[in-house]
Amino acid sequence: MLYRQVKRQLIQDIQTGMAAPGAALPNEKDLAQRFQVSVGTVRRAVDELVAEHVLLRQQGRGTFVGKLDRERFMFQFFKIAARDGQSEFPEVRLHKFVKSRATQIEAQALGLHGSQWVFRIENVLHLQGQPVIHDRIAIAAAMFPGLNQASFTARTTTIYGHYQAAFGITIVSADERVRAEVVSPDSAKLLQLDEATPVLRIDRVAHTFDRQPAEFRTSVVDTRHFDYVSRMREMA
Amino acid sequence: MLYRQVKRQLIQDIQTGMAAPGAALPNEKDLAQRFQVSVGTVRRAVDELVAEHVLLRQQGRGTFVGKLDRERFMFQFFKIAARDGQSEFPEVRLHKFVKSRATQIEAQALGLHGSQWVFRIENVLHLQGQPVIHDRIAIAAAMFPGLNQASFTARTTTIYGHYQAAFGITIVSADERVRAEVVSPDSAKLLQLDEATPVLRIDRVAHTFDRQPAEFRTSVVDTRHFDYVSRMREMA
DNA sequence: AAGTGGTCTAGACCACTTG
DNA sequence: AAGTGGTCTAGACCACTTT
Repeated sequence: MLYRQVKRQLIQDIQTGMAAPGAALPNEKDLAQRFQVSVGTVRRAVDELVAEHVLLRQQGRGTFVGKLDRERFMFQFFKIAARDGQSEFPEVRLHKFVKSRATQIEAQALGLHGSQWVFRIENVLHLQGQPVIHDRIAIAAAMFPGLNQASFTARTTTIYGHYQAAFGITIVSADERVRAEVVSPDSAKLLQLDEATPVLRIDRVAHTFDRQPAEFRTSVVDTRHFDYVSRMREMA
Repeated sequence: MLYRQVKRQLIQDIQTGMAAPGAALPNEKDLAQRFQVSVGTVRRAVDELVAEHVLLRQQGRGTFVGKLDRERFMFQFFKIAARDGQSEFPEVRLHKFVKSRATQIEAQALGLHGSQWVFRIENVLHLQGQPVIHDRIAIAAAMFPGLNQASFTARTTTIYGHYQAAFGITIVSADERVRAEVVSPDSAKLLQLDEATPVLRIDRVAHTFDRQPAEFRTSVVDTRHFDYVSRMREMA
């Protein structure tokens, strides 16, 4: 399991900022020498990180640390698509930004002990000019020190890209639970829906490396014109 | 891309029945000799098929053709779990079995030209003793020659296991589109729901090798006590 | 031309299962 | 003890990108 140790090391390089998002890694021969293993072993470690979209290889150019930009967010974490299959980057409008105590549900989802402080952020996402998704995000304040509404709003990338660029937290996976509900009054207002409309509700826990929970998000989706799409391939 | 050709060959062995579900493959050295490649190349081909759950490796024992039994169906294709996370194999009750002309939607989903014959099967799935899921399945009659209600009902495995054992069709992946709807009258009756209840509707196209569509299924789920769970990991 | 990743080979040695 | 898959090595050669 030598390659596992190499993988660990590479992850650590990313977490400590030694390898920044977008930057190139040393070439495989150099990495092999640094870790005192063969190139094949380095390749195996990198193979897995590429499969997880943490690293990105380009033949002839090099290997790069993956950035959580729009492209990657869209195909890895954004699963809402128009009925005809068209997928479009949503326009995000901030609706609320507060710091408060975690509810029991949030604390459990985020793996917090007791009632820690959390940032609670609400967004309305527009697709094709219409409000379609109402997001409620909760993240542990201790994990994102110094986050505030101004810097959050001023970000030039995705929310996950901001976690990564500003706090060194890379989201690599997420678990979701989906169900149908009658829309709540506040979501109905934001999504301009009638009271009794059925909506999709998605509870997502997003993780950084080692399955550590980093964000808890509940999304309410108006699925009159959009679907939640899921591809079942390998399911590792 | 030598290993791709090896992979193709192995898939063909499964499709032609030369390698039957549950049976052992020749060992890697023999396969390498048969294909005139190195063991490493065989391993790479097998690696991918193992990741796709088509093959199953057991150290010290051998490599086996994957069977679509309950265990595999549950963790790869059955995504409905109780609110508390418990996952349970559903009790399946046949509700309807007919042969008729494909609708336009079915024909498109199954990649049929014109209005071919399809088997249309409806099931009600029970969890914890309660009816929770109403499935409507459509499969091309030409792809499942000789299928009839008696043999379908008499199967001793999962539906996908039956496709595999009786017709040599292995389901390897599926695409799903999920949305919230008001329950239809017929589903409401089968699931014992009130008229205006919101339910989850899942449209699934299941594929065999090479992304060839083999089954189109619409599931209506009562999500008062159960969720649709999705894990976002690698997303190849 | 030089440097990068991509594929394939050949073989050593280890871990596990079976008889 | 024999046979299987699992890991690691060392190196050849190819495909692609950059200078």
